[in-house]
Amino acid sequence: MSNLAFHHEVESPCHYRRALEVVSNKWTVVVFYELETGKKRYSDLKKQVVGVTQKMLTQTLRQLERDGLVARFVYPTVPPTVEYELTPLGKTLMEPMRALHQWTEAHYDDVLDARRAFDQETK
Amino acid sequence: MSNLAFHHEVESPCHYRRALEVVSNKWTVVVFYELETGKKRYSDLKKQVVGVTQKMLTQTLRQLERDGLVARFVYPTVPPTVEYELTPLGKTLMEPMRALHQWTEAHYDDVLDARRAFDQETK
DNA sequence: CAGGATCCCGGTAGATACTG
DNA sequence: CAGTATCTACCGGGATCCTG
Repeated sequence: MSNLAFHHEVESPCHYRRALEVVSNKWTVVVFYELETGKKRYSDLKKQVVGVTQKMLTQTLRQLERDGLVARFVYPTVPPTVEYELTPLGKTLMEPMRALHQWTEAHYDDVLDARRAFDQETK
Repeated sequence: MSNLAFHHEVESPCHYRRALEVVSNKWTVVVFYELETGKKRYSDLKKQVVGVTQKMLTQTLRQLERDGLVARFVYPTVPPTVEYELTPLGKTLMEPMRALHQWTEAHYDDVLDARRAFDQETK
């Protein structure tokens, strides 16, 4: 179980970071958005989330499950079928996530411009 | 300058993660919220942001500056005085950040409960 | 099919010491 | 005061191999 010892295992002293601790791992957001459209199988997630390894996908899903944001359904078939779905709690996170996403759509180019300008100056 | 090679140096293939790349470093959010109340000196930030080292504070501020979210003001005094302030672009990020923060206030206990329950089951 | 178990690398964060 | 420089430890993340 020591694989669950992610970097946010310990509760943050500053509550401003708590939401980010829930969400800020590399694959969490992508998986999260993938589940927004409904219940999905492990293999489908693996296909949709380009570049993710089995290890990281599993680890990410476990963490989301542990945090109560995602529910895991195992069906006793052969071969096994496992599906994942956002919980009601998980769905409440969609709104703030969308707010962040909209900010990105609106301002990410500004960030990129700022980076270029900064790198130009300090070169 | 190779210290600026943070993990989000390379543009993410998935735009859902971009906003988080801007914000999801360990100290970024804390510093950001600290600057919400106005322009502050380096030493004051150092005091307010409990646990941060000079290295990480400087690194975080540089990154925020590079992304155009924070402005840096150097005054030619002895000893030197440096102040940091949110830019207009930086201020536009406050709204989505606040949304995340409110989610935390409302639901973080649920997350903690879910974790306890999960750890209980899988023990 | 859906993972578990290992091995390994690179980078981030921390500690410490030094400086204009 | 506001950093820079260096060294080190740790761990996230990838690759690979194995399994009920």
